[in-house]
Amino acid sequence: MPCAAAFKTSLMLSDGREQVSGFSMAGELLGLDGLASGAHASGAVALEDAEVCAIPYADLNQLASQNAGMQHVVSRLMSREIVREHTLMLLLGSMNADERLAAFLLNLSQRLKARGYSGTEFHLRMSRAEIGSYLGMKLETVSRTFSHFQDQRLLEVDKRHIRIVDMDGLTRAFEWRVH
Amino acid sequence: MPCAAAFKTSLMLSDGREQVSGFSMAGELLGLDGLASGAHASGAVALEDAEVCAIPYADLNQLASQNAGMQHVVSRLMSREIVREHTLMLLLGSMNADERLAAFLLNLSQRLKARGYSGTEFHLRMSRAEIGSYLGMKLETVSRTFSHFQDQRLLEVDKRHIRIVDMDGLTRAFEWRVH
DNA sequence: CGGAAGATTGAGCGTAGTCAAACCGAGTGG
DNA sequence: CCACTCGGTTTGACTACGCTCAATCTTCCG
Repeated sequence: MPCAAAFKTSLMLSDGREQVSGFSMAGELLGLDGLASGAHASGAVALEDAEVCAIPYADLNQLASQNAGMQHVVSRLMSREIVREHTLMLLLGSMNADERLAAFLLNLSQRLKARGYSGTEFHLRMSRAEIGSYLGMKLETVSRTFSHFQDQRLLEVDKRHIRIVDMDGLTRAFEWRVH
Repeated sequence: MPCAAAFKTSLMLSDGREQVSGFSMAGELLGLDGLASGAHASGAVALEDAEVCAIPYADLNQLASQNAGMQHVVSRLMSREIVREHTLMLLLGSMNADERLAAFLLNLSQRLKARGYSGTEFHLRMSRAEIGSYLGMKLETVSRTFSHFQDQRLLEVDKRHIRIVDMDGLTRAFEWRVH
């Protein structure tokens, strides 16, 4: 099955619980948060077999100092990461369960489409619990919301296999839009 | 009155609602998110009279490309912003109302103390609604939670004037879930 | 086969949201 | 000076959304 390599990045709490802070796909950069302190505040776990390309910070730094264009690229990537997290904050701060899951699926759909995969039919690489942690809700609520969308003929769901049958309806489920 | 200049940064939604994404104090840098797209995804509003020092992006870019140290400083600041937002995500994703407000007050206390102000008695420069937006709860809930803390002899609250009378108790309220 | 892990569904409950009323302080104008 | 408005805050009553606990089912695998 064709699939974009997937990682989850998460923040660990001292009692062992984790908060998933993002899911990344092929071509996306991880670990930018480590530049601040030298140590990474978050951890990344592959959700399936994946190829990774590690870039030591020292090398990156070296590269950037020699090349103004490269330095610009790094800035943009980090800045984009900040914007991405703003979206998640909006999601966690002011949306209900339906809107959260709709936003999650539409975002996933867009990113898959941009990479040449189907934007309407795909396989989730993460569990209900991980989705829930990411969206700030419990796994049972995630499951219920999937069923809810299925009842409304917005999706067809079979475990982790998802087919979006009414993209417009799903989009309407979260009509909020950042200016 | 001695006070650290305060800004709020927020994301606007098309229906007029806003999500506050942060409160900044003197010496903190704003607008890093603008580097990605050229346009800023968020807006900043002064909560009181303040002095600002604007740095055109072009200048910053110029400065960084000539000076490796400067470029490093910018990277670190942006990276720290990402870490800061991770904390907020944890807060929005996995804490209840009491824990959220406790975390907010303790954070504020620490930052004020670090700047030479009292860490136990201070004046809030933002409304209940703004605090609520930041913490992902309604203004009534913010107000109720303040009253709740007062009943527990953790705080003394008079409108926007706050005195922390039991710092340990407040810390415990915050770390209860996080351990 | 039996056990483990993930997903679904139901029942009941509790936290925080909604709606509404009252209060308070500051500013304005008759 | 007092009446009035206006924005912000507090509090109450009720509601509802999502959490908790629990049972069932499927899939996978030793």
